[in-house]
Amino acid sequence: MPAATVLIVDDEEQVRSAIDGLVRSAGYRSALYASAVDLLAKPLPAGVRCLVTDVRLPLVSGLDLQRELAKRGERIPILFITGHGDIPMSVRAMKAGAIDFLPKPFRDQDILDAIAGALAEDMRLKELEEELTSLRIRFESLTPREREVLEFVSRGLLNKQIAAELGLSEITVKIHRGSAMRKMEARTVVHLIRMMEALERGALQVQTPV
Amino acid sequence: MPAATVLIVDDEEQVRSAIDGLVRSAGYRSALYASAVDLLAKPLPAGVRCLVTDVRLPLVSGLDLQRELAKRGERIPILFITGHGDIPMSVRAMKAGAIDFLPKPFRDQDILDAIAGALAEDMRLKELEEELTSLRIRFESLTPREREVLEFVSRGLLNKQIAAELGLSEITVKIHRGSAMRKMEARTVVHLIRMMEALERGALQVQTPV
DNA sequence: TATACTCTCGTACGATAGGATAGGTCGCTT
DNA sequence: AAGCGACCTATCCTATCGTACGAGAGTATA
Repeated sequence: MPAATVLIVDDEEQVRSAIDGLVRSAGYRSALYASAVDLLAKPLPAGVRCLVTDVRLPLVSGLDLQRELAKRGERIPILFITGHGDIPMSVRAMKAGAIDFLPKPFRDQDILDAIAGALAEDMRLKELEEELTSLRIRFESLTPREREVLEFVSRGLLNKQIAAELGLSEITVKIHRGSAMRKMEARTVVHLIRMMEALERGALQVQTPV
Repeated sequence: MPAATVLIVDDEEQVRSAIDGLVRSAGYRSALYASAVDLLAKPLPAGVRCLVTDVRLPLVSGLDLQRELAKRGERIPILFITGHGDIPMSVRAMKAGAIDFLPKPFRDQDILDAIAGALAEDMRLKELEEELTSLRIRFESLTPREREVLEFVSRGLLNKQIAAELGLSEITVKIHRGSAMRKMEARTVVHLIRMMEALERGALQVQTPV
């Protein structure tokens, strides 16, 4: 497993290299960006990661960056730092899901603690996402009919009822249900229900951009 | 349904009455407290409600109050206002689940919007809580054995397996299972699973005090 | 054209679920 | 002592589930 990566966005070279040194000394890898645009230009590094950014940046602010990443579906824990921030700014960032918001000057340990927390959070969510992705892949492999049948199954309908609902014979429903269970690798109905709930919840748990 | 109540905590009489007037003009009921201790001394008003408090209070601060309410299991949306707050303070409050954090001076509309949001949130959570309470009451009405059996059922075990697990005959398991389903008012296994999941999740979704 | 996939339906069989009915033990309360 | 609730077990019966085996029809693709 590669080391965790800390993405650092700041328009001041001094700040970047200072945090860079701090982060490297803590054993993390780092990726430096002079602006939000730079960061958005290319795909983010893979693996466990978090983002440290100044709120006040030229052109595209840290908050704009947060919103843009959310819009792109890039889930990444964000840690804001700022020299001239105010309370409404911090509240807005936190509401949008920021991990922390540190006003300068801060102690080295403060930001390292926050980074450690952010990375731990990212790892936790990554595990959940992997689970969910695995589920989604399996769900995608279902035929439309199989998906339809599963929807009814997860609502607690009997095969007979599903058959009536879809205008099919009960046997056909059983067939679809059986092959769907195999494709989803669900041993029992209970297992299946949990999967379906995870799929539904996962789709809704997207971070709301503010 | 009685009107929503806004609890107002501030040590300055002027501030209290100002917000009180604002809140009343918006059609809400209000409850005024000169200190956090005052509020904690008696049970909170029932119904839909939210709390507006200054962060900086003598003896027990707004953040202390937030923590104390969480510790007591009193879930209530909190809206902080402050004249001399700083960013770390606001971040801490938001991390602990505050709805908003408004620095003075603020426009009347700002706080009214925040209050409306807080009350809407409280109403939403109250509905979920009612559902959960209803579930809990039914679950409490189960005998220990019935609860045990349901635990296994919700893990996807067959009656036969549950019987082996508990050292019972399969028939006995069926009996317990049946009466448990009746008491829980679950028509199908799927319905039951959803209930059990809600119970487990509900117990874990407590707001983490910071 | 041939192959593959999907959807459909049937019969048959074994396993499971769930209820009705009937019986018994144990411990606590009235 | 009697009653009650929790707990345990059994047999009988029915509905449902799950699968195996068999088979036809439509559609897309190589």
